[in-house]
Amino acid sequence: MSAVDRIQVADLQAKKQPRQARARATFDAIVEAGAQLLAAEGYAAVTTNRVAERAGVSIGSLYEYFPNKQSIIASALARVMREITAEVSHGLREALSLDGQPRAGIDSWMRAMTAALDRRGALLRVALREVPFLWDIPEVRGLSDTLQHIAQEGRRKSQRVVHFDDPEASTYLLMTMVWSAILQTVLYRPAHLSRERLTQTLVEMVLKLL
Amino acid sequence: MSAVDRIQVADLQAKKQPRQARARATFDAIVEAGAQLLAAEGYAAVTTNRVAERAGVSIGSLYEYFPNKQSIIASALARVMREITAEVSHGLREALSLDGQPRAGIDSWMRAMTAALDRRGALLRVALREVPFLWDIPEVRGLSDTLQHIAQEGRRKSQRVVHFDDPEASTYLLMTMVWSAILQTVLYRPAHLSRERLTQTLVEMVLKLL
DNA sequence: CATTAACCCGAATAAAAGCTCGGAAATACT
DNA sequence: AGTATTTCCGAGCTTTTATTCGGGTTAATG
Repeated sequence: MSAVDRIQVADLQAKKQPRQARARATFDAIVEAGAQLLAAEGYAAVTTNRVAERAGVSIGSLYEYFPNKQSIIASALARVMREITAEVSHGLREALSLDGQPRAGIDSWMRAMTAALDRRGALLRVALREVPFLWDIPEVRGLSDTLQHIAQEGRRKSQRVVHFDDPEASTYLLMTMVWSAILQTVLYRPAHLSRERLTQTLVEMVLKLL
Repeated sequence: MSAVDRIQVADLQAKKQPRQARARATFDAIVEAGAQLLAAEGYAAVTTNRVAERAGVSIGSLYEYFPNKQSIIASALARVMREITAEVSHGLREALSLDGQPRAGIDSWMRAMTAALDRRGALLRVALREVPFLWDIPEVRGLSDTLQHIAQEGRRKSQRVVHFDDPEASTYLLMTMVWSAILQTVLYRPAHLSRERLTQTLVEMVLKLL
């Protein structure tokens, strides 16, 4: 680990873009290997040599494209965050298309979020628990911001949403609570309660707050 | 870091109990130094030599009481969790004593939780984001379980709490959501919204769900 | 075909950090 | 006081791991 404490955002970016097709493959293989190792064995298990090995690439090639170990992990996580952002946004659009039926809309969106997170459970668990520079990755901050923007925009557009003293604060809290609850249940699997039950109940609760 | 991946719970416990008073002081100084370093500089900054140095103790003495680095951090975090558990439980008892007034009770308890977490914000931030074996620490699991027990017990005792299809699931979710929301706002400090506003709004939302 | 540029390789380097061990010093016990 | 036990010490061993670098290989270019 060492004195890798204060990390600059610049250090988290890839060093060089591949120009040829085979280089592109090398680059992708490295990112993919990093993601797999991280998800399967945790942050401490991600060493540059193991990443290179699993990617079927030499350690030298790895450093051709990435300035350091962190940038590999950051690239992998950035990719995942872009995917999740896309899926969640798409899920919202689909939910909004069910305009007349609030219950169906909420239900649809909750399930989209749950699915997006669940599909990447192992990786997210490690990322959230162990990666020290997680919140220095622009795409990670971006996802949080996106969620809040979506929520606040939804509030402004729809008159019927959230009638509390402070609309902005309550919208912030509602989004935070829903997102956290989903994350929590996806990552920590409560023993006695089925996920389906939890999803249904969550929908009920959200409806009651709107 | 090395191959410290699969950690046994036994490895997280102190090796030996101090018998003399000066030894007790040494032990405590080590735990305290670990906590301070962790909170101030993050997990990667906690090296055994630095802990010993900050504790004013030699590295040899450190290994007299702790079998490895993780056990120092685990001891520090276990202590904090016990403190938080105590404060939150105490806060609940105080809230319950305000029996007739649900709003005052909820408000009081929310504030107790917020205060308990806020006071240890820096340490908790690092613990939750960076400590790989956090959830292997019995006291950490204990806090989660305690919260759920408190919530479920409260539901059973009080008839007026949570009327949804599935009482157990909704109670689980409510507790999870509230705790997450407080943790989130304490750790991530949303820019535009004051903490006071958020607390008030959270109380309103909880009341609406009960 | 010649030349340049991009890409790939992996042994070796160097630094960091966890932990050991032999023995000295302080404290308790009788 | 004399002995046993507990505590403390810190230089150094060992292992791990990120990163470099000199040189070879493949692909683009003219």
